[in-house]
Amino acid sequence: MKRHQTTIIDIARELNISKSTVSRALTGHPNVNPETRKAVLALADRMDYQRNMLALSLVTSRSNTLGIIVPEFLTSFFPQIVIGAQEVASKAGYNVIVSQSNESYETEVANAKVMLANRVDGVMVSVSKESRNFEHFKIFQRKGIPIVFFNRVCDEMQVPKVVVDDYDGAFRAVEHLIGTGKRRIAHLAGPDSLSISRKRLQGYRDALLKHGLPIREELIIPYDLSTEKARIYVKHLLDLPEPPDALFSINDPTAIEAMQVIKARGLGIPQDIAVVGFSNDYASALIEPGLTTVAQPVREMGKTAARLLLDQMDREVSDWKAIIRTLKTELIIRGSG
Amino acid sequence: MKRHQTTIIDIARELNISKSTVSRALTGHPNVNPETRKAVLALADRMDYQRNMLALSLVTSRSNTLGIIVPEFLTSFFPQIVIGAQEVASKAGYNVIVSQSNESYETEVANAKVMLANRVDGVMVSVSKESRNFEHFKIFQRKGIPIVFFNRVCDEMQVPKVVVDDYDGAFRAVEHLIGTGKRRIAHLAGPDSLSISRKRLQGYRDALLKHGLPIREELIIPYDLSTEKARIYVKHLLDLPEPPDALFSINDPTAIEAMQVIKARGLGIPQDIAVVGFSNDYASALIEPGLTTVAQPVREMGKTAARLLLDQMDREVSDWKAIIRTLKTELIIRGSG
DNA sequence: CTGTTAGCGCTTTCAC
DNA sequence: GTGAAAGCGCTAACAG
Repeated sequence: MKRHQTTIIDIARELNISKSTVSRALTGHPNVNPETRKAVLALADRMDYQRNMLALSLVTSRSNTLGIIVPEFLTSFFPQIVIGAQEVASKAGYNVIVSQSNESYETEVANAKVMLANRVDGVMVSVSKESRNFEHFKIFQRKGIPIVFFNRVCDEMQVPKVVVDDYDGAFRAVEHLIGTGKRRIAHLAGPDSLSISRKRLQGYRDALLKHGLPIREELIIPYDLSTEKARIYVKHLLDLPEPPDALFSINDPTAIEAMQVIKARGLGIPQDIAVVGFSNDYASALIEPGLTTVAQPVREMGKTAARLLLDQMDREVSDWKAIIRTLKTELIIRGSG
Repeated sequence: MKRHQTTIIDIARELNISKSTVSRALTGHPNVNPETRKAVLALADRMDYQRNMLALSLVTSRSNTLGIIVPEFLTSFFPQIVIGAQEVASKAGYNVIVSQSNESYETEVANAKVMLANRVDGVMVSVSKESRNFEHFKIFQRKGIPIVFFNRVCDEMQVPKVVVDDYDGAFRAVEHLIGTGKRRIAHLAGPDSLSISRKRLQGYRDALLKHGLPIREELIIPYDLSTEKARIYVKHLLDLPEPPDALFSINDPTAIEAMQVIKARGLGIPQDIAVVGFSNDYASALIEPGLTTVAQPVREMGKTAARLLLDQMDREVSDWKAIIRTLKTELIIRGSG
């Protein structure tokens, strides 16, 4: 079958008028005879007419589409970001196209190309844990397509960013642990390539420092954010001659994984080992004991990033400000620490 | 700034050749002088050239894009569907555009229009819990654009569908509860508009029937899938003069919610009340006790739906088969029932 | 092997 | 108030 979609030409022919008039009627142009407009609208509806955005984009050279590039889709974090961003975007008349890189640098590069090829009007991204080269994102900058980073940002690019106060969140989390009497606090840290890793680590260090506790390098374990590795390192920590009495994890999934390991060993949480996470994932309130964690305003972050993007879009490139919006975290104290 | 993206014309001009030649070189057409091709490719790279898919789509009248319409993005279910679908799609050279309706019929209609306007080559959908009218999806059928439903399907449309064996899953779940000695088994059911609700309910009924247990209508509670309502109804069940000794929930989030309520009452799970869910969400293995649940092959479902879509795409409309692919579920027995 | 031409569906001057 | 014509970036015959 010929998959012919109805076009303004079909409508024009049917009504014996020109396609320009149809176009004007459809887009709400003032100079159209009300009669004509009514007829056009009615027929368009009857023929299931849908304006071809691809053609529109071609002539206006704007696609009315925002791109979102995220590293994964397994935790509730990024889907929630998408919800927030979509809300803002659609209110402004924009569509959203999402792609996830599965934490793979290769895929991330491919995704960026797809966004470019589809002529998104702007793109918001959180980088994969593998990414150390950011050429594929600099292309956007060169082309004058607004880009904003959120959560996992790219330090070397001077563009708007949305983050939470990772340093402060970590600092307060660790300070809280110290306040409950913990002294040997371990930290499962993220890969050094991610700035969130570095900032949370710094918060951890400074909290210990402030309270006169020694920083024991053997208790600081950077890993690749995979739950398998997390499991291994937690076991390693427990096997230490002097095991930690608390564990601050860079994220909730790992903290939860750690709790499983600790419970399996028959150790008590938080008496033997307290556990604190970061993000306040959906599952964190459900497990036993509840996970103490640093909550991030996730949906708000998605909204903010989208707004920042829309802001940049109407500006001259030269006006772009490398604004950094820092959202506040909140320490949620539950049973685990 | 003029946001001029480099086009094949720019390249052609620079190289003093025609744009057709550039086009051919870029797309790998055989009839191109190797020298010329090399020059084109090199320059294209240097100029950050990205083929304009919008223009391409316009001429080929295919966008190489699949649409996915889902009702929500809060549980891990739909994001995982997206992961699966994206994997299949991108292997076949297709992009994916996702939109979530937030369980709102209005938004779902709007999303369908967007897909249409963006000329997706096919669309896979799971309907919102509010949807009773499916005109917005029938448009796809009329236009000859492949559509496949998954999970929450539309019964009145003769198109391919991917589901799990809801009836069987529910049946076995309830039979399992009966096997553990439970006799007053309540069912938190979904809205009657969704076929998954009806099928799971039927599985529940038939299991009771088979084992000679009475079907007590007061223990069957259809609700709107919101956790707030779930909470209210669970309390109501517990307050019954003869409360149930087991609860089979249409999904995991509700089952988990129910467990919270039950625990808060100081009742034992599963001794006083056993709980069984449906889906095997991420959190279900983490809570205490672990939730017994009917696992669905989620990612597989996403892949299957995408494959079905690609299949239909090369066919004549008349060839479409209203295939129903039924994937198998697996009862995962944990501590809750 | 390469250039020319037409056209995908739409908006937008520019006339009338 | 309406039509004719140009053009967005690209591919696909059709000639050479």
